[in-house]
Amino acid sequence: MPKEAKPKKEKVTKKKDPHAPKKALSPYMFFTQEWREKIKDENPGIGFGEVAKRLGAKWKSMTDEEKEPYVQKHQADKKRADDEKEAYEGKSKAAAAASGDDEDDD
DNA sequence: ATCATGATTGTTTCG
DNA sequence: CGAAACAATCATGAT
Repeated sequence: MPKEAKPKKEKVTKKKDPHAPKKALSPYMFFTQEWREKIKDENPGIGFGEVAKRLGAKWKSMTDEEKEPYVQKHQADKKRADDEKEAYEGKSKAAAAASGDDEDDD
């Protein structure tokens, strides 16, 4: 078994949906945004890999309570993503119900 | 309904 | 400008 090829990247949005309803950010994303400054502040002179590791290590070191604020944001973002999806699938439905409307098209 | 996978998200530094 | 480690998430598809 072959090891599944390791996707260097995320694959260029290889999806079958027309408007991928991207989802919400991960708490880690919010966590990094706040910590990235601190990491560099406590680890001045380190490179990319180091900072990433410190963040990950710290993140795991935190408990849900610490992540709480970050998770909260994630939930907020989730709502945002929810809207995307709503528009994404909802739009298709609307188009069908609208019977004859054109949205736009390129 | 539940499992599994895929797709997505943001950060860092450096040439 | 993009690349990879770092972690999470969660929505959809498949069964």
